[in-house]
Amino acid sequence: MESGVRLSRDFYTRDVLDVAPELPGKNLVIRLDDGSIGRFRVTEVEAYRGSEDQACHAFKGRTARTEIMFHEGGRLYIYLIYGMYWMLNIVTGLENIPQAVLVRGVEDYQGPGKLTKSLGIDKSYNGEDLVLSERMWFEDSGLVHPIKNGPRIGIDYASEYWKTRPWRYFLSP
DNA sequence: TCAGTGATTAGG
DNA sequence: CTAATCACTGAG
Repeated sequence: MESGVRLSRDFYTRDVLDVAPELPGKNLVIRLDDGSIGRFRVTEVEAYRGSEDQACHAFKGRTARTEIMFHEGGRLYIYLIYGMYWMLNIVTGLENIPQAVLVRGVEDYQGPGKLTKSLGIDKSYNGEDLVLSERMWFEDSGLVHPIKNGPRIGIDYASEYWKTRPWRYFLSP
């Protein structure tokens, strides 16, 4: 896969609803265990928006786990779910406004738990700065990809309103 | 359909 | 300290 231009701070510090729809089609770039650089086209993401969004972890306030979401955009938020799967999230927005984008799939690895397991992404990436990191970042491929959107997955605990926000964005097949 | 698996969190 | 919860996955 061809390389592109690394996304800068300005890309991430916008509102999550502006950032998330632009992520499908961008490349996730990561230094793999064998030292090689892997490039994977992002295929599916979800937006989690601030302290009002019942489905957002920061809904319950600032805790040790959600602290990074309150940071300025461009960092990674990594957490373990069901004791087995690391979830890869990109913090967006301005400082003190907790937002993040869950990366649910990249080309070749569909599913938020499967992609982190396949690429070796774990807790050590929590807080990683995507603007400065030498082992992981995102880049603009220069290509334009049509996307579609729909409701988020796995948030049955939220009210009907928040459950139905169409904040999942994916490449149009 | 349903169990696995352990960090995180609120509550006593 | 305890116990409930969980932005998931794969086996049956």
